[in-house]
Amino acid sequence: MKILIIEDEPRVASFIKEGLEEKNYKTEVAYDGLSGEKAAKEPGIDLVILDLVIPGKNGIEVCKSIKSANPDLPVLMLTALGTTADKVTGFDAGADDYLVKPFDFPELLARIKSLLKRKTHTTQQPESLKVADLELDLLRKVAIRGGRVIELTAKEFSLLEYFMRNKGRVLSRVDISEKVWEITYDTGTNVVEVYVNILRKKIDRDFEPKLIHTRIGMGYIFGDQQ
Amino acid sequence: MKILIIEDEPRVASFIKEGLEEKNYKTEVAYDGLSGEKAAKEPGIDLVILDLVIPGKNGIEVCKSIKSANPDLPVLMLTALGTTADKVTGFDAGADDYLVKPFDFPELLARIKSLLKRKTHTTQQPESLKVADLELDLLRKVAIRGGRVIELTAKEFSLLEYFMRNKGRVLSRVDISEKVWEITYDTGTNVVEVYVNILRKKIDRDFEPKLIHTRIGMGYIFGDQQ
DNA sequence: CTTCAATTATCAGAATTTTCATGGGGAAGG
DNA sequence: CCTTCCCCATGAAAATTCTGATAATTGAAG
Repeated sequence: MKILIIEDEPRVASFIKEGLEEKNYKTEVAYDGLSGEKAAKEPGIDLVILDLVIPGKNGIEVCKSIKSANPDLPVLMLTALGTTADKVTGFDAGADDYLVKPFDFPELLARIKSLLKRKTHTTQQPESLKVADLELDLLRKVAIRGGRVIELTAKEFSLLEYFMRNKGRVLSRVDISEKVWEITYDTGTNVVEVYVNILRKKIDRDFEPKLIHTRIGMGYIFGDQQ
Repeated sequence: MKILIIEDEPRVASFIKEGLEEKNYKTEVAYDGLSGEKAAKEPGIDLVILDLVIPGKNGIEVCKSIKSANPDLPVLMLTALGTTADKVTGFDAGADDYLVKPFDFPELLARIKSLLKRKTHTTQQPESLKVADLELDLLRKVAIRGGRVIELTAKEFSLLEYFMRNKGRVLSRVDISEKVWEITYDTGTNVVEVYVNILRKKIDRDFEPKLIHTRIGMGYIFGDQQ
């Protein structure tokens, strides 16, 4: 779990940073609004701790920007201003929680845990995806099945990830080519079939149960049932 | 949106209740732990405001019980105890947020909005159609009746979906062939009859009540009555 | 109550569509 | 220059969809 801290006061920033790293969270620090906003849009960030008063760009603005780009990324607002009006403004900007300085570190930690728990519980963005006995390592970009590591090319990985994130529902060729190839599907190509075929050889050929199923006239469905 | 308030102090309870109702939330109040726990398990509750100190059963216990029965139901803890230790305990019990008395109503409202927004954002409605004991899973593209999964081809699915979306009204062959086959009905074909026949074998043959009914000279009507 | 025409149900293949599997050419990157 | 990856093209195989013929049912008239 990686947490981005957007805070201009070095003492506060390092206080949080060290406390979190002691609890085995990865951290990243940004000292102003613009660089923080940019950092928040990088992949791999699981939560943002955002000070309301920072140089460069207002914390409220940064929060709105983060939330419009990625609504599922939890933002915990942090500020010395403790009046109700400020809190309401913070929530309206999309913040998921609000903490007033000075605060005790255990409370910060508890609120972070709550936000992350909710996140993994609802929008599950783990480091790997699992379906039946197949695991897709999102960091190493490889698949693992039956104890064997299966290397994947970029397109193969992308297709398998799309399948696994949408297990249990029929995906049409149009869906697949739009999401994985970002093309408008025209009947003149059969890339989807070719790559499904390649994936089958890699992850289904030597294993049971089969995970990629054809639904003729509809598309494909991924999963261990049926 | 309906909010359950578990709070023993009548003044606080009615203060929250009236404030929320002014904002067009429906409310329900329970004055002790046991009745609150029971009320939280009724369907229709979207959020619980839970006082930590209540008679009958400890707030922490009630919270754990609610969360084990329905992890997606947001719980906002409310208490006069403002120490960090208490907050951590509350979060550990599964509370999604924590507010210390005395509080300003706008802040409570802001926190409630935040929790509800998250809920509606994540809990997506399952896409399926139901008529009598027949269910059509629009994601998996299969029918389910009497606990049995019934596989369908593309045309069969399309026809059944059209029937189910228009249950209780007579559909002529012209309607059906235009919507399902996207052809202008000419009397030289009997595809509709053929496919109705196939569907009947799959979803009606082994079950009661019958759902596909012929209206001679008019077309077909779908539903459990007549 | 029977007969008859119109309508609907059923069935077996034929026709069509859809999918699988494979080889090869071109582009990208070391 | 060589390897890897991506996509197109092709034909075979499989499944679905449709046709056309025949059987069954319905409703009305005799």
